[in-house]
Amino acid sequence: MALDTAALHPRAVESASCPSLHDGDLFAGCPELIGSPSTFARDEEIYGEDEDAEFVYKVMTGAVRTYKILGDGRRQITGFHLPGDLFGFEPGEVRGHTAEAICDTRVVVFRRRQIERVAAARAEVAVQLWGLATRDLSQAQHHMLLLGRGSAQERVAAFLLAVGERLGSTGSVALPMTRRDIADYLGLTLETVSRTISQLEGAGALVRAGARQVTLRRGRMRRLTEE
Amino acid sequence: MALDTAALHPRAVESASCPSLHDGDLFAGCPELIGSPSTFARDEEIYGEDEDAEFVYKVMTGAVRTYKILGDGRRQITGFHLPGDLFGFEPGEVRGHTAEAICDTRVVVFRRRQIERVAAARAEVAVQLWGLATRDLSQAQHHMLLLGRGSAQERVAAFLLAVGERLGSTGSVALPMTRRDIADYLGLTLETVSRTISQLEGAGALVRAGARQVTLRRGRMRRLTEE
DNA sequence: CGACACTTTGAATTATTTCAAGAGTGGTGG
DNA sequence: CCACCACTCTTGAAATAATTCAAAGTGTCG
Repeated sequence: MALDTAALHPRAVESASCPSLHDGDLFAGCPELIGSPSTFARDEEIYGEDEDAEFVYKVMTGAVRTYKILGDGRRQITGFHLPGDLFGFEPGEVRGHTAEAICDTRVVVFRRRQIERVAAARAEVAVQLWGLATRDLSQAQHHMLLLGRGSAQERVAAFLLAVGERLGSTGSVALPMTRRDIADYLGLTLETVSRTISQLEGAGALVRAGARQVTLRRGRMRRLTEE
Repeated sequence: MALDTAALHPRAVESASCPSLHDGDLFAGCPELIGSPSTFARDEEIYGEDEDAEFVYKVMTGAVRTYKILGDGRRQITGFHLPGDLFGFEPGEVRGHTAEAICDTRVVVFRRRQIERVAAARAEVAVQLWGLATRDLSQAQHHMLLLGRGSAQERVAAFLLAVGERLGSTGSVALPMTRRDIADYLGLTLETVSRTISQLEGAGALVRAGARQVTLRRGRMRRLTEE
């Protein structure tokens, strides 16, 4: 389900992120769907573009990036996948993305065919998968707004708020990804991300404690994106 | 299902756009799902952000834009919907977008609850809806690549090729949308879109016959996006 | 402790935007 | 049928946000 960067508020109230079931529990009621645990080291590839799309993954611990690459090396990260998220669904038989572990990561692996078989047999499972895809789509559309119309500051602020929402039980967030990863997710350069974080710190919207550890002042941060 | 801007080639061969069933036929085998025809005039609103998401629509003729708006008026069009496309699915009960007819448009309207009821009862319908959402998501991710990493020229070229694919049986394409619509879809300004189209014409990648009528030289156009 | 990878900051460059005029185009009514 | 009006589109010149190139700083791990 990836990151919901719903922090750049479209006009009015944003739809509060789904209160109940997190992707994860989806296969709980399916004893016929058993995933095998697997681990990937930092920067290890989980699957590559153009490979056969045989598996679907659920993140248990760690973090995953999925991205597309252009011929000259430009990279667009289309999603960060954090604990609880499912990733690896494709419309065809072939991977449209590459997936890599951002840090040491534990996942559970499901056979795509198996999921499809269960979905074809049990409507309520298919409906849930539909809902999952629809939510992912909705987030993707929100990210389009950010990429197409957000300033660097809005993009970075929205990103930090979204990660904070997912990873920061307290105010403090440990970012698993590098500046380059963030940049490639937000359609910026790593220098711009770095500069923007410095500005945000200057504006009192966050405090850095080492590059990967930030404490958010959510109120001020939001105010910066809203005007 | 909207536009597939798969023209900015990620590394290798792009997945040839789904050969068989176009969204449309989805409800053909569902006599219990009857849609009512309806028409909308140019620029008429079909639904608005924050409204109750009661209906789903299928475009018969014309074209529709769905978009999000920021407080200060910046607009991001997340999809153009052309004949055959279904639009209006939402993850929650509330609209996250506004939808408007781009030109005089005929649609068929379905009750969302009715679709959900059928999906809950018939797994094969739910699976198809899942597939539809997954394809839309995949396209959205491709559009992210364009928005995050494409130059103005790449964005416009990819857009024109995609529209041409959908609307141009011949080489000639009649664009239903304005330069501003295109700009808001591609994350550019209308001036940049106009200038870029002029450049593309200068490079021999297209010929204009009035602003809304272009003839594509697909080969040259593609070559421009690939380097 | 030193090496390496990542991050920050600075200065110059550039793609795109912004602001500002014109030039087409299409529709309506005299 | 033509003229005019409104709207869209094109083009130009100046401004700007972000990028690129470059160097120094920070932290981490053997």
